[in-house]
Amino acid sequence: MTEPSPPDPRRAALMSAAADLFFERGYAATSIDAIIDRAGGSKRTIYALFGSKEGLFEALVRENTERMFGAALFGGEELSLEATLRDFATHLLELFTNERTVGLYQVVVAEAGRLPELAASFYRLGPERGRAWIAQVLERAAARGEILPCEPDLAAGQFLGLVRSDVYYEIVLGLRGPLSDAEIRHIADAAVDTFLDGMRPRG
Amino acid sequence: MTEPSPPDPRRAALMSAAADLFFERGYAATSIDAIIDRAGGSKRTIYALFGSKEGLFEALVRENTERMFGAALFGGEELSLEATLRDFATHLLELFTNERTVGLYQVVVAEAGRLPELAASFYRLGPERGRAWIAQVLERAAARGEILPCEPDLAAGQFLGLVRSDVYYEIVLGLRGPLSDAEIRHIADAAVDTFLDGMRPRG
DNA sequence: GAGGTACGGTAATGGTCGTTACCGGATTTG
DNA sequence: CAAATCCGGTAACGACCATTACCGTACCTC
Repeated sequence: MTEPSPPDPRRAALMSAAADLFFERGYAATSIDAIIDRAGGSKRTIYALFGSKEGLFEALVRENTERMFGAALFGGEELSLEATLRDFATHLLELFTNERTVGLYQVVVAEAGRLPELAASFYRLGPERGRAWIAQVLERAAARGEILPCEPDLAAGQFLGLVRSDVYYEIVLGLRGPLSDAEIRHIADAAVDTFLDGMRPRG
Repeated sequence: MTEPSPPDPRRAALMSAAADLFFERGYAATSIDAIIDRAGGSKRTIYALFGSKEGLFEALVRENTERMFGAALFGGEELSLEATLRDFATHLLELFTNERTVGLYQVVVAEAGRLPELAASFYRLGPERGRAWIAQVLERAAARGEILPCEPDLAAGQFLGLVRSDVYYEIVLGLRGPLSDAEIRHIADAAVDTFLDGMRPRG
């Protein structure tokens, strides 16, 4: 799909400018002229490299998804279950609440109706990898008896939701800025505690 | 804010057509002409009633948010904690995975950058009411010793995330259609079980 | 050093769309 | 019944914008 193209500075500048604008203002509100004003170069270059505005947008989404989510987040060697979950929750929150990642998600949601395959490939290249990994982690933990038997995929989805909690919902709506490290740690720890032990008093 | 206007069939027809189009195709991709084609009437009526395309959009979002989320979902008299949570989870999933609600959310997210106050009022009039109610329920349960002491707001956010889990994320991206009643029950029950007791074996 | 190619800048084209103006008929009002 | 108001339909206006064409220059090749 992506040829191992030699690094092209014009292409990189376009991508960077396009990311700034598309992620901040959305697809429709971003004009080709605005991208050129920011990146320099000329429109011919965009059409030579990407064919159309939509082509640029799709390339942008795909490459950013891979770059953001590909960063070796998922699948390190396993520590204890609890430590693994804590690690994952922290990294997940860092990633998901990052301004760029939020912008990417917002614009993919906004265009999901018009470009369903793009939304699907975003999910597959991005969030689904984390989900699949956690499902595996949980499945192995269940086999070892460290957690109750469960449907690993359902449980993984629960854990993701628990970590994102309502904070992510607010962030996506633009109601909260990015989280501090302390907030991230607090939410991640609370999520792992609840996921493993629940809120009901033991014993 | 909203005068108790007498029911105006032209206004209602416009609202309904606008909802179909805005929620399905988004703000920019919906033209005034398309709304008129579907609703009948003339553009003059839109500009007389709403002033502009954006005015129509804002009225649409506000009224639909109130209508969808106002439906006495939150705050019924309390059963047992567990039954209350199960009820709430089921209703929340029914509401959030409903096609209309998803469309509303998508378009609010898409325009959140351009219309931040609209996104804020959507959250306040809608999801926040459920969150505040659950926080109260949890606070009382903690006072009774039925659950561990907790920060009620944090715990409420966790519960919401746990119920939405990853399924909602997928639905918002358009990757899944609405859920069947059986799926809703399954996910809601699993969420309550995990929230109360966690995944770790007891004893 | 000559010829050609690549590229940035700018203008032109064609279409869409929000908004406003105009027209004719229907309905209401005195 | 006459006058005025309302409203649907259509056209006009102006702006924006994706896309393409054109032009001049700089660099690269031979």
